[in-house]
Amino acid sequence: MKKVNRSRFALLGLLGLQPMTGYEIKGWIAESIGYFWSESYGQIYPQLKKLVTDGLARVEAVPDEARTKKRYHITEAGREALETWLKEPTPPVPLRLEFLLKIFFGHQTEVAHTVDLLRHEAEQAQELETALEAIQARFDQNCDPTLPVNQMSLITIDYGLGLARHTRTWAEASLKRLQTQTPEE
Amino acid sequence: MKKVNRSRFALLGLLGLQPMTGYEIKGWIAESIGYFWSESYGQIYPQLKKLVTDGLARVEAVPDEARTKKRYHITEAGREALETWLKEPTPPVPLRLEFLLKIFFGHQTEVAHTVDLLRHEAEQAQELETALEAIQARFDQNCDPTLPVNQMSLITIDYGLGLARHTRTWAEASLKRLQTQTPEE
DNA sequence: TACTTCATGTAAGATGTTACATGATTTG
DNA sequence: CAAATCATGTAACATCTTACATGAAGTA
Repeated sequence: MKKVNRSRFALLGLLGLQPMTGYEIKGWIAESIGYFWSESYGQIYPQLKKLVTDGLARVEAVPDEARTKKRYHITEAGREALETWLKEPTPPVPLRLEFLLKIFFGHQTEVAHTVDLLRHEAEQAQELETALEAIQARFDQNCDPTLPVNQMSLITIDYGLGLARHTRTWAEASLKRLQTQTPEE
Repeated sequence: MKKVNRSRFALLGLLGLQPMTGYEIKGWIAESIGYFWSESYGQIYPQLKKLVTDGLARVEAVPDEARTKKRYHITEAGREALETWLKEPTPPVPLRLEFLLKIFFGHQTEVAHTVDLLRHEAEQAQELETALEAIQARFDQNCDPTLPVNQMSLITIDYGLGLARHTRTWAEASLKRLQTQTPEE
């Protein structure tokens, strides 16, 4: 079972949407899929080079007053590699949810700490929820939901939104559960 | 912002429950928190050694017919380190959900592939759901839910179960959404 | 006899982040 | 004038998995 580089395909998929520079890729990720995917420059720039040497992308030099930007384009071979990856069933990714670990071990310290933890999780989830609701609303107003591009975006937003809501309601319910057992907050 | 080793605290937390050998730790994780945490031997054995040199655990040699097992115990310093970690708010872990990435890029290939992907996710979620329901039922029948240990276990199971249900219902709903747009399966 | 479980470990390599360097331009 | 944004990159480091080695004991 060989290891596949996931950054590689994230970049390839983005280049499949439109040609971009490394810097633009970073911004794009933050704005569109940041709630379920992240990349650092330490991955982006070396991987882009590698995509070029592997023939999956090509560079276009874009003169831009005193500097020259590098815009990357996906190649035909790149599209094929992307398709192959898209067709493969996704291997289950082992999760490592640190906050659950802390809760699981919570009885080894004062309840108050676990309570704080859960409150923190509820707040974070609430923030994400609000942010995703705004994004969803924008999609609903401005975009044709039958277009495949938008359809896929809406589906992934749906996932993120449901996850955030689940996390929030779970944290709130768990707080109550802990507090009925331990009256003083 | 220094990086903290998460394996380290996972091991420490387990040793806080009871003394264990490296091999037992691996099994314990698989049986109790495998649905949200994983460790490989490549992490476990070297980290256990490191815990000992750092004074957070100690080894007990357990003669066991022709072999000698190494059972690790948490130390007082270990308990303190664990407490400190449990008190710290958990830094947000950037997710990297590969299956969402594939769906997000889904419009760059035939819909059939995305449909397959969603079906696959729904199945996997269903399996996890069934497994966690069984575990939850066992807890409900045999354990005192007011004991902090069980309370925390039930809370984490709750999270996993909700996540699995969310993933399944989301995948099913998304399938329908895709299929109304594309009548032929 | 061959496979599985118990049991401990290491080496290689992949994956990934953080911190830094560099320098132009724009905005407050 | 300072800070933020644009833009590209690298080096060091941390983290983690996979594959392998070793060997005993039990089981099919």
